[in-house]
Amino acid sequence: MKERQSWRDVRDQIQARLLNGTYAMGDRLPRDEDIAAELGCARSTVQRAMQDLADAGRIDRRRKGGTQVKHSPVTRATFDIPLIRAEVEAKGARYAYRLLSRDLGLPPPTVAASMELPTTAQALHVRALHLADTRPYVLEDRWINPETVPEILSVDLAAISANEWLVRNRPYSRFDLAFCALRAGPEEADLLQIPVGEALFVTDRTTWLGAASITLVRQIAVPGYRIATRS
Amino acid sequence: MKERQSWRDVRDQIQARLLNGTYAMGDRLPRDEDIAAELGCARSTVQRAMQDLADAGRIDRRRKGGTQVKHSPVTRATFDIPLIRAEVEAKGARYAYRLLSRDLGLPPPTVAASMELPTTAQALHVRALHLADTRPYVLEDRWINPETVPEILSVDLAAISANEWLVRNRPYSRFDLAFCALRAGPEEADLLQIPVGEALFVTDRTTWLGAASITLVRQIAVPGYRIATRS
DNA sequence: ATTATTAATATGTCGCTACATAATATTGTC
DNA sequence: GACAATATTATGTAGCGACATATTAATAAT
Repeated sequence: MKERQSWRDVRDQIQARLLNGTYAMGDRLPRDEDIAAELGCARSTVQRAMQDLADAGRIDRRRKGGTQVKHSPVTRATFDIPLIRAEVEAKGARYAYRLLSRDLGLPPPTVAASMELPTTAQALHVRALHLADTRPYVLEDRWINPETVPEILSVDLAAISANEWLVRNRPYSRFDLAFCALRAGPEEADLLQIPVGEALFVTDRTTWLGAASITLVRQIAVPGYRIATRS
Repeated sequence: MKERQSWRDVRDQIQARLLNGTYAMGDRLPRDEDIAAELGCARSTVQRAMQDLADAGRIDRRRKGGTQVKHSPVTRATFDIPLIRAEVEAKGARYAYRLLSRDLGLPPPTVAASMELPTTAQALHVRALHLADTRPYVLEDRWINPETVPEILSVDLAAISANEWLVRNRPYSRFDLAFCALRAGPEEADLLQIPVGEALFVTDRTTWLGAASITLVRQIAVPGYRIATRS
């Protein structure tokens, strides 16, 4: 028998009880101190285990309120989304980047709203293509807030993708991300060299530095693109 | 001036240094003990802060090896994917479920492989439609491993969706999840009541209980479906 | 019976000690 | 110089005490 219970041992035992119905949805769990006594470990060990389960979305924790099994279960999935260049190179393909257009102008109202820009504020509009072994891979449509990154105005975006420059020079503190599907119209079809009407996987991402938006980008991947949870 | 630094204070200071380039990609950070001395707190406080940054994918931690800023930055995004019923009801719509078909049979080789089933093993094949305000919302195609959940064979899947039954009666210990886009063929178009050729958002999920697969499901959402990170 | 106030409580956190362990550096041997 | 063995080290962890705090329960006042 083990000398001491590790926090992972404790977590696994709690999880087993969640799985076998000992603790059912909505149930209140025993106090940390009681679980510690039962399992023969310290309260801090139980707390570390519970932190992990809470981070995984299985339980809710409240001071004085105690621990409760979540009522409405969700699947909490984590994705690691790499730089497109890293993704392409990880496939064993050669990465290339092509700037399609770059101009300073008023973003559409929906973009301005998402980036929390004043309606009169200009942003840098950059459209580009990422290629894998000379074939189009991801088409990107991006708006960059020059208030947050004024230096971007003097970057040669023909030589380096905006994303790579931003990651290197102006990392974000938080981001919003969404996925959806898009039917390829004539423009997407032309740029990605695919038939009109194909189903395309879309990633919309807005990054922030504190309360200020940095960039809003829509990335449209070629047909067949697939993103999976990290394992 | 604050009496004591909290672990969140410490984390925010480290993150600020990650953002402003004090600690650049690939850099090795000072030892936890040195950071603790500098910031006037305990080593365990620094460790708690670092745990958070590591969980967020910003740094790599190794015993003796020290702490390093990740070389290849990724966007680590977490999604909470609710039960379809909860999602529909959260939209203020009325949820309904319709069983389309149910039979026990040999799954296709790709499904058997993904579920790590022997090639001769049968699985329960269930196809169903989830509706929002009587309109099709999500079409699902599911295989269930009767070895892992023999009880499923006696469940009336016309009355309750397989997913809801499984979540209630046989929760999983881990899962694999992937997203992609699909062009609507005649079957999807017919069942979802949309034109052929629409772009559809697809969620593929396999759940596991230990080493045994529970279910593999493909969920195809109506055009316009969008999933976003939790905020 | 209702509302306000106060008390109690279960989790959250900080710091500390001691020990564990994975990884790296140094030393010894051939 | 290469390899093995050993030492060192920076992070990881268990436990403990003390205190903080958000929440719930009990009590007091009306």
